[in-house]
Amino acid sequence: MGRWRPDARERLQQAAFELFAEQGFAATTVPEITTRAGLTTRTFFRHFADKREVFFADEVEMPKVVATLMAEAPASATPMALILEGMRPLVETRFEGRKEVLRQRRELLRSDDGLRERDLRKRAAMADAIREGLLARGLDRTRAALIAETGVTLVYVAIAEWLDTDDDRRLDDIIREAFETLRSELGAS
Amino acid sequence: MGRWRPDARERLQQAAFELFAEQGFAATTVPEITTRAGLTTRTFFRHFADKREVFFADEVEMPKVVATLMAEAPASATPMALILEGMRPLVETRFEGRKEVLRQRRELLRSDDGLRERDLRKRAAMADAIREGLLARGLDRTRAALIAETGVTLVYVAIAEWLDTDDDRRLDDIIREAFETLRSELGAS
DNA sequence: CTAGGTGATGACACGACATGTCATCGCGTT
DNA sequence: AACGCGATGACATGTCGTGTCATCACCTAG
Repeated sequence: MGRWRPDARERLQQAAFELFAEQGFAATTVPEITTRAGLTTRTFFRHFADKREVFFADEVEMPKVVATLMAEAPASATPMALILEGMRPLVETRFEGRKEVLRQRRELLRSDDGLRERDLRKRAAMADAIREGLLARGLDRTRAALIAETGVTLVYVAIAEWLDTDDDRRLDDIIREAFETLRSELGAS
Repeated sequence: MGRWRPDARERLQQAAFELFAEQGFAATTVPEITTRAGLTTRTFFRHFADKREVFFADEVEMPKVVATLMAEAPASATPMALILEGMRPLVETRFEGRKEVLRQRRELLRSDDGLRERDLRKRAAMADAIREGLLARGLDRTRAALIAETGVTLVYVAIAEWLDTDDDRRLDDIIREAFETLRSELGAS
């Protein structure tokens, strides 16, 4: 058994998700994960800051991706349009067509307070990345924060709606519907 | 030394904040807190679910307060107005005039990832309470979620702005300014 | 071809967090 | 005075997360 088998991180992630699915997040211990992956506990914590992080391993680069897309995008009509445009590729590649997988993921998320909490942090990280992007475009602090948070809210609320319903509306359309709903609700003039 | 001295929870909270101020959140252990309060470690966890919770002990009932205020309020012009109206007493009693204390609190919050994460959960709990209130008023799921989240965002962004600046604008006014900013920002499309 | 150098992993120890369980005590009720 | 209830103490335990040093594979220089 070769020490040094490659892809330690991926093996850990794989083993973790198998165990989470089999017995839940809380009931799965880190030693269980590392045993299945053929590694040691210490190595797990070299690849993931804590047990929760492995759950979000696939999504770590999402904030950077959005930030890059926003930075490269041409000047949009409005900051909010810029955000929604920057989100579109992510929505397309990571959400659309994966509804069932994402529903399973949400079930796991709902089963554990710690995971829910970490999910909020990931959401905040996304908002931060967007806020930085808006600051770089010259928006003032408060405006940038406001729009970034609102943009992320739109996407998350839309995702919830999308996962809750069984029709085949596209997530992208639901996001835009949410935008229109909020607009009219605020009485934007 | 009487077992049974009253106010165990308050003593724990007091001791905890003293120690957090003296040596930071992470460097403070639960046994340290309980020793100073004249109690045992086990008792700490009977009063607070975990070490982070004691930090937010003063704010646990805030979501319920807002929910009650919203439930008792007469029908407002708009749901968002209802939220901001429901927030006003809280803003008045827990924020206005306490800027320095709240700045200190924010410093502690910034010093620890775990605390920041828990703060996000408290924020989410507030949004949930508001969302329930809106649902009870007959709004549909998505609309209620959208407006509740946006309302909480307005308040939090405004608080940040308020704490960042040294002028003597009232927080309530900053919240309304933020509302107008968002309104115009979404409307301009 | 061999001697380092580098980087990832193993092995071990350890402190803190969090929880289960049962005993103990203060206090009010009857 | 006996009893019950609720809060606390005392003890044990499991998991998490980190510090530290040794070990091994691979690469590169000479």
